[in-house]
Amino acid sequence: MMISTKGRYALNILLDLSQHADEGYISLKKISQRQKLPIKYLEAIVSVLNKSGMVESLRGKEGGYRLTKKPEDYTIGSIIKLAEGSIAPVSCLESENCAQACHCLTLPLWMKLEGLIDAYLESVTLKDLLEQKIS
Amino acid sequence: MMISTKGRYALNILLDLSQHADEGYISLKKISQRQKLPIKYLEAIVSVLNKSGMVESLRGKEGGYRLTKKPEDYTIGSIIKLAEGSIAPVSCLESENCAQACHCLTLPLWMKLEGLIDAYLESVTLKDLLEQKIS
DNA sequence: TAAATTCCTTGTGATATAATAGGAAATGAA
DNA sequence: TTCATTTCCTATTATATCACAAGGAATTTA
Repeated sequence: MMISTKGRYALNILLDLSQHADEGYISLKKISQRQKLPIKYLEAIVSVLNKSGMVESLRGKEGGYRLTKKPEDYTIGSIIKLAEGSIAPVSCLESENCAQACHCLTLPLWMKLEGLIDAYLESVTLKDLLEQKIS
Repeated sequence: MMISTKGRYALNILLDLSQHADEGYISLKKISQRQKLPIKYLEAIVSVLNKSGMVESLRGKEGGYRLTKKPEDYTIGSIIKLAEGSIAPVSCLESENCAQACHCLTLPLWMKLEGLIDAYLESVTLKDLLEQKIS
């Protein structure tokens, strides 16, 4: 599995915030209820989105989160990469460089596969999902 | 990670068998040494390849494994799907059907992504890898 | 002041990954 | 026939990741 609940829930959070963008700050409690996802887990996920500037937060009563950009300015690729850390389909494409990399028959395959996945996910935005504009 | 060592090692085994197809049955010991992979782990992986008919085996001295088809008749997709069980990039695409599937904004995205990955991996064969014909 | 909320650190059970261990059965060569 | 070699089969284990849960501090508005 390349995309776990971290990436999927991050997407759910941002889609929920998009759909309620006119209601000011939205609390995790509301998102948790609407999306039927555990609030304590969402806390950990939204923390990453917040630190990267994808959302902004307000503490205290009437607090919550809201988008910092328009839905069309969030690519699915950027969201997944942030929440998951990477979209590499195989571990040899990540940080630690494989010892046999220079004479590996399969490395070009994995690189092309990752490029394909990246290109597709970068071509789709939150707005496309909201408008159901997938194929 | 969508593709673990199971799929990668399965590919390594079949590539090694392809490169030594003229030497009769090849033992796991030799593959293990050449590819620098743990023999006991390779045993488990080749067992699946054997049961599905991708390779055939001979026990005893001078025994080992060999391909049942020509390298161009093995798609990378078929190998990975067999060794990994699936190439689904998200769990909601596998067996258990998601409860919210019917009104999920992201399902079409995952389906298209899986289709993309599948189409690419099915378009490449062992022969392509051996001849370094990637992009 | 009180309620609601984010923010922060830590723990935890389940599952998957990546093997290892030990031996039974089969096979060809000496 | 015997023996070394190899596949085949059933466990067991160690480590990491996933998917949360617990508890409380800090902040903000009503």
